[in-house]
Amino acid sequence: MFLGELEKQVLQYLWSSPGVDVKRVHAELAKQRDSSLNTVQSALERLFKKGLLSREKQGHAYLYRAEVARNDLIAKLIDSVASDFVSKGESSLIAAFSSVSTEMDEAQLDRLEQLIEIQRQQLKKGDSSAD
Amino acid sequence: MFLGELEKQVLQYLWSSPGVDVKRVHAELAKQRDSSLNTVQSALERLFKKGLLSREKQGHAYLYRAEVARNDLIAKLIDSVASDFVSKGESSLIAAFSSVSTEMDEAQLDRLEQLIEIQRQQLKKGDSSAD
DNA sequence: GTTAAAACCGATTGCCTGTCGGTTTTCATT
DNA sequence: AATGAAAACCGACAGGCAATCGGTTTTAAC
Repeated sequence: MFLGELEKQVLQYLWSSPGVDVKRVHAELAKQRDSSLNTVQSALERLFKKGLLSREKQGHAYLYRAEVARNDLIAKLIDSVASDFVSKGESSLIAAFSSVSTEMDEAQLDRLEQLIEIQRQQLKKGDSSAD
Repeated sequence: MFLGELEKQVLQYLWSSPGVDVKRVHAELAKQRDSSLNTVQSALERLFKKGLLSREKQGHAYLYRAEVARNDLIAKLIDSVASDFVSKGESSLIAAFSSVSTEMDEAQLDRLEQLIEIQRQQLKKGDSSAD
């Protein structure tokens, strides 16, 4: 999977403002880039076709919203670039960590460990209560 | 940055066998794909131009080797694909972890925590010894 | 039904990978 | 130095995809 620059900006905006029409997106993006309304329209449509956006009609226009959460998309993207270099059975995230860890500071390591702890709790809960 | 299929295969092979010539690479890749020698040559050259390979002449031919470690490349790729979605100071990996954590089992969590520990040691070392 | 708004279609450009054939360069050997 | 083989290099082309936007069709509000 690969996303172009415009597509990324569109997604970024939709995460912050779900349920907006092309005009709004275009107006907002005007701060960052100089694309015609039609160009933005095309990007929206491409993303919609890719399944990354949903839309519903209201009056004349469609209201778009991101169908995928930011973190999920990041995870997907990481997987798509890392998986080719990761042998089966290995988690691409873990491989990725080996790669990126050197750029992480203590605060980030703390944060990650915290998340791991939360996940451990989840696992425990699942162990005892689930069927 | 984006790498094509052939380029990935070439890199993969060069990590396992550094310092080989086009002929060798071509012969090896013949197991996976059916490209002409020239095609492989082009891929090598493109990767070289991208700075991902180095080469030195020996006799007629160049011997190629990967200039970037696997993990470093993964890190780069992750960066290129996720950076736009991640604000400064945030780690794309941590964002991704939020999404993937639910699929990780205890062994993987252990492994990850272990890697975190290693990284903490690295940070400490850097703290005290660096200028 | 008219009309304005928005969606949709199609064409074009630019970039990149993969694909090779053919030419030039290089180098070892005589 | 001449020559011939080996390899590098050049140039061209196909295919895919994002970005671009003009122009036409559809839609819905009044």
